[in-house]
Amino acid sequence: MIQRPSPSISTRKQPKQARATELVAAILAAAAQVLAAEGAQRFTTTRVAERAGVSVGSLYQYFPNKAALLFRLQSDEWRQTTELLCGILENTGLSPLERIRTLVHAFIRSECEEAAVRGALNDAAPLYRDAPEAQEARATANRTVEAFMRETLPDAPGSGRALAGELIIKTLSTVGADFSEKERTSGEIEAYSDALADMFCAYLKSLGYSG
Amino acid sequence: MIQRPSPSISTRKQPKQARATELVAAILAAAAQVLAAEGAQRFTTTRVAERAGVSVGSLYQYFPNKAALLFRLQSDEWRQTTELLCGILENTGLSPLERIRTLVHAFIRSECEEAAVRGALNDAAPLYRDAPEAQEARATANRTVEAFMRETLPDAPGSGRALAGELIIKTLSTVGADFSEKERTSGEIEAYSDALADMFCAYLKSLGYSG
DNA sequence: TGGAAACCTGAAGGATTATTCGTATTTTTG
DNA sequence: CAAAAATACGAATAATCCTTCAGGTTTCCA
Repeated sequence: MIQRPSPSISTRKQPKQARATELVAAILAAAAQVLAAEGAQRFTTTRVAERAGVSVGSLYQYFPNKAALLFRLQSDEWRQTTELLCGILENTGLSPLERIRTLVHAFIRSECEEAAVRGALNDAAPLYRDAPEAQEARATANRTVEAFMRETLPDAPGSGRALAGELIIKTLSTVGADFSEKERTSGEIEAYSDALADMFCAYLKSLGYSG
Repeated sequence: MIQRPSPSISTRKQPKQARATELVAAILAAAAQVLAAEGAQRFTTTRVAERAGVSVGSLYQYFPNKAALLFRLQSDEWRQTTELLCGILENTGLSPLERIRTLVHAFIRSECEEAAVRGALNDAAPLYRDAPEAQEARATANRTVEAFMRETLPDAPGSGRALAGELIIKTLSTVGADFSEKERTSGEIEAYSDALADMFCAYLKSLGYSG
């Protein structure tokens, strides 16, 4: 405990930390597969462990319960999506309306990838939605939106601007989730994204934004 | 079997048919209560029967299984909503855009009533969504929308018009469902409905409708 | 190398639930 | 009124699932 020797390269099978993260990754991958293949209804810890090639007990060493596993999956998706959208919003080379259009297309495309996992995750939402972290995630998302709207509609009064931003982002996420529930061709995706972007842009213009 | 005696008024407790419909009504009411009070997760046939004051066995005499009970609840709500919206759409005293605005307000208000039941019903959707009747219900709804859009945007090409109609109706229903998940003040409801209607009207105008 | 710590295992416990079916009760019929 | 038919009852069935834990295995460190 007192002396910490220089960390020599272990000749044994696996270094400790690496194995742990590897296992977590395997479990998460298996969880996504089970979700996609069997649906939220048949998503069980046993099935996930089986698919990951570990025992249920091991699963419970890394996740306190089933809900935590599901929330982790959802959380990772949220992070991924947030990064995607923030990257677009921060691209000052495009006008705000152009950015919105780009953002809509990127988001819808993203929703349609792994649609099965996302849909099942949605079905399972009741199991993790009351977790304390969920509200923080929402708050973060809202702050991002409000910041963007402040830039897009600098003259609108705060309340109207916030409402418009909330409405647009809610529309995008809920309609996107619904749209991706069926399998879609890339043509359908483009057409739908364009229509959504048209609607948002028309709305923003009607609110006084002229760009 | 051959001779059917004149149906004299039974002096016994209840006429046969009336009792059946009464029981079904009691079960449906109890189901809604359980859904609202306990959530989709704890919605069980036993609890519903208990609350309705009948035995589980009786419940299974009127509904083949749990999913059928849930679908019946959802189906009744759909019918109710459809009637509400059709009544508004057919009111030729208002211009199409005014009708849309009225419709949005009515729909959001309606969604916010019994929000607990609707939310739980949504959570339980995986259990009944694959029922054969669900697709027919959707098809009917789409036909109504397409008819209205044909009137609102007589000049737009068919595909664009259909897409716009689909988008508006999907937005209304998904965003409305999300909005009603929290408890709302009537002020919030009005503001949100107005914003939604503004967005739809701006979109329709940008598509060439000038009303 | 040897013992301790960390990790893995998977059978079993403890709960919950949808649905059935033999019996009891009520209603109808003759 | 009595037998038959319909209905109601609810304990038992069969299935599923989350989670734990006693014991075996691997890794670590001196």
